Amino acid sequence: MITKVLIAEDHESVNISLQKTLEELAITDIAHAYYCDDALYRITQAVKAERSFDLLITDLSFTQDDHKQLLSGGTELIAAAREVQPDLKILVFSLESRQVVIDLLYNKYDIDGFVLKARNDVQSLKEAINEIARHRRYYPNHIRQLNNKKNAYSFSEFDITIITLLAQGMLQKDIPAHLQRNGIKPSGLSSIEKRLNQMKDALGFTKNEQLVAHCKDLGAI
Amino acid sequence: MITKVLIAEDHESVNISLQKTLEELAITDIAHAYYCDDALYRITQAVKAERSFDLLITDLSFTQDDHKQLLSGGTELIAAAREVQPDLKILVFSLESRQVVIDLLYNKYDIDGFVLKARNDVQSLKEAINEIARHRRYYPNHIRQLNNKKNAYSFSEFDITIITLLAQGMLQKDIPAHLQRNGIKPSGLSSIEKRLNQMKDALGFTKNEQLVAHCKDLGAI
DNA sequence: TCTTTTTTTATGGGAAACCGTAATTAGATA
DNA sequence: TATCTAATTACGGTTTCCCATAAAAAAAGA
Repeated sequence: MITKVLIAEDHESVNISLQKTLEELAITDIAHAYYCDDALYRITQAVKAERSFDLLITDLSFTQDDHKQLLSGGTELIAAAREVQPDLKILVFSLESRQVVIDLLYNKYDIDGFVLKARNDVQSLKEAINEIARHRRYYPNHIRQLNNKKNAYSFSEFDITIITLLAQGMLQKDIPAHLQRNGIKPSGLSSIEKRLNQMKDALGFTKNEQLVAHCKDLGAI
Repeated sequence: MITKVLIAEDHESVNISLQKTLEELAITDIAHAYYCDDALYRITQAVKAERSFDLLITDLSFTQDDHKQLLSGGTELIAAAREVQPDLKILVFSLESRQVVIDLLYNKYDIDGFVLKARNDVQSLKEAINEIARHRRYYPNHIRQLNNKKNAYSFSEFDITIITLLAQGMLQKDIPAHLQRNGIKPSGLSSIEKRLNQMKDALGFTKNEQLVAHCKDLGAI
């Protein structure tokens, strides 16, 4: 049963609809946060007071303004919230439509549901919340159809690390040292080369620049 | 005085808040459109019936789905609406934050107001509607401050061509031949290297991968 | 424990990219 | 046309990347 909900969403306009939607589901114990840091603070305080939230509904992207934030966005908020309260249900409500990004949320951050901001989003929200209340995950089918993955190569975290470093300007030959410093293995130069070759092979690419461009398109980096 | 308003917005969640906001301004004659074509149809019908709208509040980007549309988005809707009813007031409510795009709306399409979907958007909406009701334009100052371009390097067409080719996997050494085939000059390998170095220098980069990533972020390629 | 298999790392030769400099070409001017 | 200037191209040395192969280490199996 879901009775106490925290909404983390910077758009006032969306925030209002979320509140209304929850009320239509007879959920009245609602807190709002317009900043990620504030959201985390409320979660922490609620846990301390032993009045923790049942559900967090959060956006992914938050506009930056004068208020400097420790948490840069919804993804970081989710990770931090999971630390504080592992059993917190999390529903992401976002414009993000890229398959990889959404899958990462489910697989790495173990979210309970995702609703795309779109035409029927309010209806989807209600369905999602009802599913989550029954301790079931909500994964809308239409999201699967969004990205008909033709070149579906599934990047590992290691892959993304390498490509990110390249995209940041690190020389290939300097990557092994960096990986060792961060305790990532394998870290040998040959392993990096091998991985890069496998990725390029799978995608029919020949150059690292293509990998960077492709990952940017996917939103993987 | 604004009494009759059409909302063109595909997100149900936003639509609801807009309705609520209008009601708080004592505007109750509200119509909704979830598609651009439908919005234009309603405007046209209202004009014919001599019960035209006072104000159109519209988003810019509309998600495509099965319903094929003639109008591809808010900008086209605005242009078409102006044809049908030149005196219609138009308020754009969008996530678009690029200065050039917003200015184009004011200058070319002569919109009456623009409100960015953001933290205080509901408050801004009310201000905007009040201003427009007094036949004044609403141009929020903070939009001017949005794009403090720090790394504003202005890419030439030649720059973009080179980076695009790299991002497509062409070897640097093969680019001269390609440029010659397409009648682009300069085409010498040294000229390409020089250009790449200038770009990297200006942006503080060291590798081509960074250029590709940066241009992807900008949407330049 | 000892093999077998797999993964990771090391090495060296060749290709591409990088970088400074020199030669060439194109354009402008008198 | 001759001269000057600026832009483009060519060239050579060095670094980095690429790729095949071998060595070493780790994991799995008997």
